[in-house]
Amino acid sequence: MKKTILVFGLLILALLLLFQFGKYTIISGDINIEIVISVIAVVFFFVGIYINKKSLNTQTSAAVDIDHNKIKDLEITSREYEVLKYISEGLSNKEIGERLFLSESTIKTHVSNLLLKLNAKRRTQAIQIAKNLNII
Amino acid sequence: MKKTILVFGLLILALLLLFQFGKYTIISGDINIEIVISVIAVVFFFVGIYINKKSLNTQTSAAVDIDHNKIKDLEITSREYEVLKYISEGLSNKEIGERLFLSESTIKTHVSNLLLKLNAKRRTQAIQIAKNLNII
DNA sequence: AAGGCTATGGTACTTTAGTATGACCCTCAA
DNA sequence: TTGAGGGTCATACTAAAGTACCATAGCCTT
Repeated sequence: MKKTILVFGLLILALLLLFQFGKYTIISGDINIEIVISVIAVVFFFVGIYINKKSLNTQTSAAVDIDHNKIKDLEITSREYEVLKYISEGLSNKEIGERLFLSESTIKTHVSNLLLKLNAKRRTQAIQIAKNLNII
Repeated sequence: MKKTILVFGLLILALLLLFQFGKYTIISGDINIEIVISVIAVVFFFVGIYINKKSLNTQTSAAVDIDHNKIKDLEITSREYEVLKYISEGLSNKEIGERLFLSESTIKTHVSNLLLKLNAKRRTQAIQIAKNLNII
């Protein structure tokens, strides 16, 4: 945010300088008008590119955000969702249990429920389905 | 491609018109120089945004393209790669075998080799690693 | 307070996945 | 032609994954 304000401040400054420079050179007749206009055009062309790139970057980085409504629709509980995340990271049931301080049995129960809710036969298929639904 | 040429043609035309317009108005003294410069600045600002958006769009749509060099580096063969794709779609070894008209044993061999080459312990982990490497 | 839901786990079982090893065939380059 | 690499397949095994069923406990809600 602070950066944006700084950039805009500098921009306005540059614009004012250009005005003054434009007036001066034209009145004194040192440089012809085409060059001044060209410089301004090029500068603002790149300013446009820069501004646009910044706004698009922040947009694309958070582009595929999670569809929380879909998670609720599927009646996936928070515990199950945690397990789903770990599955998509390639962990085994035992490893997930260790990370959540739960027994492997409990993870198996959660996984079984997840597969039912996601209508998947295997955990690999669950990953694929979950990604298509934008819930992971 | 044709569109790009058209756009650039129109741009050059617009630029020339601006030059003429700029010279005329300044000589005749109808409009002051600030307004001319402002118009040019604004126009090229938006031209910059437009051009940038176009180039970024074509880039982001094909953004995550497959890193074929990485596949070669890892010495993943074409058959193994086919299997990898099916794994990421959530198929079982038996199902992959059916799709490729191979026995389950062969798929198991390919999967084992894949896990070694991708340095994964499980097929789910292989999916995760492969996605991070941009090879699927 | 009773019933429903979630979370937790255990046992017992079946099914997949994965490893190890060996074998055969084919192709292509040295 | 010989050897390396890729592809195919089998057997035998261990390890995960997944299913089914049951049980307990802690919640909210009615």
